Amino acid sequence: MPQSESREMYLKSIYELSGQGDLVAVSLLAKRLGVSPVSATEMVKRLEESGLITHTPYKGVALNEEGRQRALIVIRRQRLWGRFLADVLNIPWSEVYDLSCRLEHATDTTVSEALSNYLGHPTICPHGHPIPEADGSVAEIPAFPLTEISCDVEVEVIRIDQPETTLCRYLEERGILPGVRLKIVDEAPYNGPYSVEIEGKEIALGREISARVLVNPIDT
Amino acid sequence: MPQSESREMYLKSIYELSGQGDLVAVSLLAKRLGVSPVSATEMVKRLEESGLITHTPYKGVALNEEGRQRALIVIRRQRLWGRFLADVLNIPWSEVYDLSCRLEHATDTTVSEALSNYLGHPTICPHGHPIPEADGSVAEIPAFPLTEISCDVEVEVIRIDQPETTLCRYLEERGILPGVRLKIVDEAPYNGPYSVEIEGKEIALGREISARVLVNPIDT
DNA sequence: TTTCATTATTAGGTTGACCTTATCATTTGA
DNA sequence: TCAAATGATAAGGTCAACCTAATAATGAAA
Repeated sequence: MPQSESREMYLKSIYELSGQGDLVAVSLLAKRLGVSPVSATEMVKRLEESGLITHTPYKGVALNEEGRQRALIVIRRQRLWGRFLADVLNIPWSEVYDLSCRLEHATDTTVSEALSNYLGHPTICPHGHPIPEADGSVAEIPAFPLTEISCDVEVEVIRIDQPETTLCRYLEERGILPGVRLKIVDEAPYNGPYSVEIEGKEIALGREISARVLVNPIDT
Repeated sequence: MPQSESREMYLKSIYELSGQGDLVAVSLLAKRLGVSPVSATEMVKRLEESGLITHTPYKGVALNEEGRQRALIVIRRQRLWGRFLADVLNIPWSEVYDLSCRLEHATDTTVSEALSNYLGHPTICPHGHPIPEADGSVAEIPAFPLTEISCDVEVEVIRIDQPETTLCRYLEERGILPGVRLKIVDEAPYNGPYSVEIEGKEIALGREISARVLVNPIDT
């Protein structure tokens, strides 16, 4: 059964939004995909009819096993392309995600497996996300949104959530990439920005952005 | 103006079918794309409204300058991907065309130029077709269908016309690839197959297939 | 020149993926 | 507990790209 590009995007988004298997609100899905809630509901119905997801009204949707496998295949392809674009074609880090998102739908198993092989079977994408294995297993790396970290705790950037170009251009300019170390030194009141110390410099970082920077405290 | 995948396929097909600028019959276009003549006519109308082609009723369609440029961009992308799949990922020669045809529509200039650069700006694709330059120029290599060659003339295979997987699998098995030398040794009557001598072996090759093997006599 | 095959056009239909507007159902929090 | 916010459903519409069936126009060849 070939998935349309649209269906693939829904499956991928549900996976990405569901964290450790929570239900995903249809409205959230709609927002992520930039469609109206009604459209998302329609598609949810279709995907449910195809046996890929389950929809619990007023609660949300969840992938079932088949849907999860399909989502992981799409994600694997995107992240492999991400590595290729970044490492082989030297395309700027901030643009990789959006570009790989287009390629993922035009790729079949022959190509993605040859690509993985060529790249030496990488395990994480340029934005710090694990690349699912061909057999559908994933090693999720635990990490916390920067918003959940206290002042003066030194952390390492693990990954960027939903690393689309606009966000990444901003982060790239400020040197916030996976592997980098930083520390919140001050927290403005009324949901104001954080002051973050990175590579000796101090920068301001808004809450919304900080929530998409996933980090882990450094154990010394 | 972003072209849909479908529009890109029409432009590409018109280019490929028009040889040295002949008009392309809408019915031929429909056959190539596997759609009904009515559907092809509809799309032709739309493309004409967009100012990409001109349609002379009862004669055929032709790309205008803008349409030609767009077609060449698509073809460039496909052939670059073709080289990548064949040379870098080592995907079987016969499968390259169909796979690259999917990737071509998911590629923007950033990626295609980085790819060309990475590949060292190749000038021909794995099936022997020239890769149009980024500026829209093409060096068409003259060649003749094998059907137009007389018996006992030694020729070199230059390229395969419309090298989709089914055809290429057949040719690959028989060693008929660009660069290979062969000779028609016998021609069965009533449009029967040719007997072709290749690498010491003799094989039978039907007319329809032979018409898609483009060759040049070897001048000794 | 007339007939026949090809080509074009018209009408009407389908499907997927969207949309808005409106109404109905449920959950949640004040 | 009850009203407001959120979520679901229904009705009706758009658009691109396809389809079939039927009819009209043209060109090529006998």
